[in-house]
Amino acid sequence: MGRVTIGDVARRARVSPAAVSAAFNDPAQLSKTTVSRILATALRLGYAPNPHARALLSRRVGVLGVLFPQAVSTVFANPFFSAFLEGVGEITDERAVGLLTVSPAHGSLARAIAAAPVDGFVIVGLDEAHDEVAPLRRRGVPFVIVDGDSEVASSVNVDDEAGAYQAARFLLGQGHGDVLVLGFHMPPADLHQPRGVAGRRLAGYRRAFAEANVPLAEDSVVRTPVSLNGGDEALEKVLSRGRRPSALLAVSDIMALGAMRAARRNGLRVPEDLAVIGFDDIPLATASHPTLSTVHQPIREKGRVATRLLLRELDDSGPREQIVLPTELVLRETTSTGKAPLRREKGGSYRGRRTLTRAAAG
Amino acid sequence: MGRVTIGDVARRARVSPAAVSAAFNDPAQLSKTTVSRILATALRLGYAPNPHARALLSRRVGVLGVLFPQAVSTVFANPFFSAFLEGVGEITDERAVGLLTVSPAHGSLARAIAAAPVDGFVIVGLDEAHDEVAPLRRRGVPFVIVDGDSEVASSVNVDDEAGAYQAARFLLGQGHGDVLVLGFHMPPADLHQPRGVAGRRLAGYRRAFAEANVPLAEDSVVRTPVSLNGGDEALEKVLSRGRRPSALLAVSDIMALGAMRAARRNGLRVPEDLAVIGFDDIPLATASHPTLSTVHQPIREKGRVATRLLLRELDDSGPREQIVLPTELVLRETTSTGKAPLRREKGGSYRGRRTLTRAAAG
DNA sequence: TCTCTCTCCTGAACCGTTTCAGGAGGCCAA
DNA sequence: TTGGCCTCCTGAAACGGTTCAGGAGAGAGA
Repeated sequence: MGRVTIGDVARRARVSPAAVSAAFNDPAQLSKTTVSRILATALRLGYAPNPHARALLSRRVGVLGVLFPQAVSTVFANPFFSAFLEGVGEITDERAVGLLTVSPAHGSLARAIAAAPVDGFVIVGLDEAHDEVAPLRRRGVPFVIVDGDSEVASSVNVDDEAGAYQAARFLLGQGHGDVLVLGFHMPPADLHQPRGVAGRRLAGYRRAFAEANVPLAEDSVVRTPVSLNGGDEALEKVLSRGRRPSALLAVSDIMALGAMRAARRNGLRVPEDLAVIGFDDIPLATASHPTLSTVHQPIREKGRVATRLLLRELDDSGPREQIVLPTELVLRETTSTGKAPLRREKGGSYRGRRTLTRAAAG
Repeated sequence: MGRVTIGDVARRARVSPAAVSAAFNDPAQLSKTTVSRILATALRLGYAPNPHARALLSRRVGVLGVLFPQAVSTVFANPFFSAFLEGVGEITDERAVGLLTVSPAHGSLARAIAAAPVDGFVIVGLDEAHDEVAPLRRRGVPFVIVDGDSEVASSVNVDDEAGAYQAARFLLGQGHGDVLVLGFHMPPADLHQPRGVAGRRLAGYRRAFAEANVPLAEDSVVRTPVSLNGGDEALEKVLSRGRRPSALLAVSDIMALGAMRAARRNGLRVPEDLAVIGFDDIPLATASHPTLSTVHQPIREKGRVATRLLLRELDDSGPREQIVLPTELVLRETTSTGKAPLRREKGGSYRGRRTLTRAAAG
């Protein structure tokens, strides 16, 4: 026995399938008694409209896809993404739409994209021009780019360069000579690409070093996965080679926290022996001990803004926007040496959520 | 101009739609030249089969739903769920299926369930008999229960009671007289229900107190949301009333970490002034300082097992199972007073992943 | 009584695929 | 030349809803 369909309900309620459909979607066009008879019958039979059939005709499933270029398991291991999804979730909850995480299926992002039953995508960490993203435009699937470049599509970024610059400048201003930089581990092909989050953050650090006339040696930049263990192992390796940096810049908080674990294990006190500045300001940055100095970016806000832009595009209401949110250096305990007073420095330029930077024709 | 459909490709390649379908799904039944002509045409037009249409007929969409009784934004704020989803993601990645988080839509879980374009559900924190869950069985939608009771469906639980018991017993054995318990905040209706994770953990604590002949006063059990702030505020409030517990049992690590933040702010040293034991053993438990003693449960494994059980059910391969995974008290720095040696105690009984506890007919 | 209007409902087309029986044509053996 | 068997392809019927033009019947007004 198959699932109960609209036809079953119609038969039992002695009406046409069209009437059943109407009872659910536009009860006004039916008499009250008929509607209640139909609904009662539907309830009794346990009928629920088939989402696929409904989507086929209406071209709406009520699901938003969040696209990551990494495996799902990697995504959820990263508190940054959790916080981002938290922001996305605030809006999808509000609008009662579903949230589908889309990741490469057996290595193929294209396949995963094609198979995803969604109305549109929030794309994280890929540029609009990326090979997997471009086909979406041709197919007319709406999307919003987060942490990536875009010309036509709406996008949300933060001012990574400025934030990184502030962080490095602060440490150099404290007189640190040997600063270790923990960068994103990435495929060799992308290593020297200046664009993207990784490139922008490193560029910010480099600008500060250049300005301070401090050389940043190639072996002072260690690339490592974005995880506790990534940061832990990276610092462990450096220490095991006998090097004793006095400060550490990490392109992500979770790396920084991992490195602090390694520091502690090796008898280094933070911040006395090793000053640390992370990036992102994940919720944990205030829960760690010592609390983590970091470059704040509005992660949840980013998720909210991106999702609102996508929904707006789905509704054809409002223009596309390229938005850049601000970053801000937040000094906490991992940089307080007693000498330097706690302070906050504005990093990025806030062009504002409502600021239309470049609008594109639909 | 609408999206490009199978008909467009067929026309341009001078074949029938059926041939295009075959080219994608069963190329063997077509000649090589025809297949390559069709695929080339499809590529040129940017054709991708419509997931809804495909799902309608094949009754498979390639998406698994993970159902939470809480808002999406709440879910992602909780590292426990992140770790669980990490486990789920390992399997869905492997099998190239999508992952849809399903949460109450405008307060109605039933509506969210009905609208979700998925092949089956992993249901977290709800019993099989729950009003929103029961209809799924009638509709023939496969599901697996996690952290909830089930008679017929497959389920995955951990031995909460035993883990909680071990934790409380350890603290009482250390001679702590004033132990504060941080429990789950929940709707009043569920408050005294003995079942469910919350009930089982509290029951474990209570058993240890009873055994040690130490009374557990009603105002020693504070119910608070599962979050850093929840734990922080709960302890803050207790301290502000002038009470100075010497030990703290939290039903979740994230609460425990929040409480430690409050303790530090109030000048209490952990573990010297306040011993702390959490629950779950989230990844952060080893990254906090001091590192968190806690009741370990295999969170990722739980996600993996549940997902495998669901996929197995979708494939009609293998029986249903009710699985209980073990818990284990893990002592780290938040309980080490110097007097007590570090040690590990087995908590739950491991009935094993492959152990068939109760099998139910399909 | 006839016509008009309004309410309530139905029939049929359609959304974009997949599936499957079967047709067209070529080739080979008898 | 006929029959049979392949290979390669097509036509049409699903899948389970929604939509929309229009029909039936009741009531009102002339």
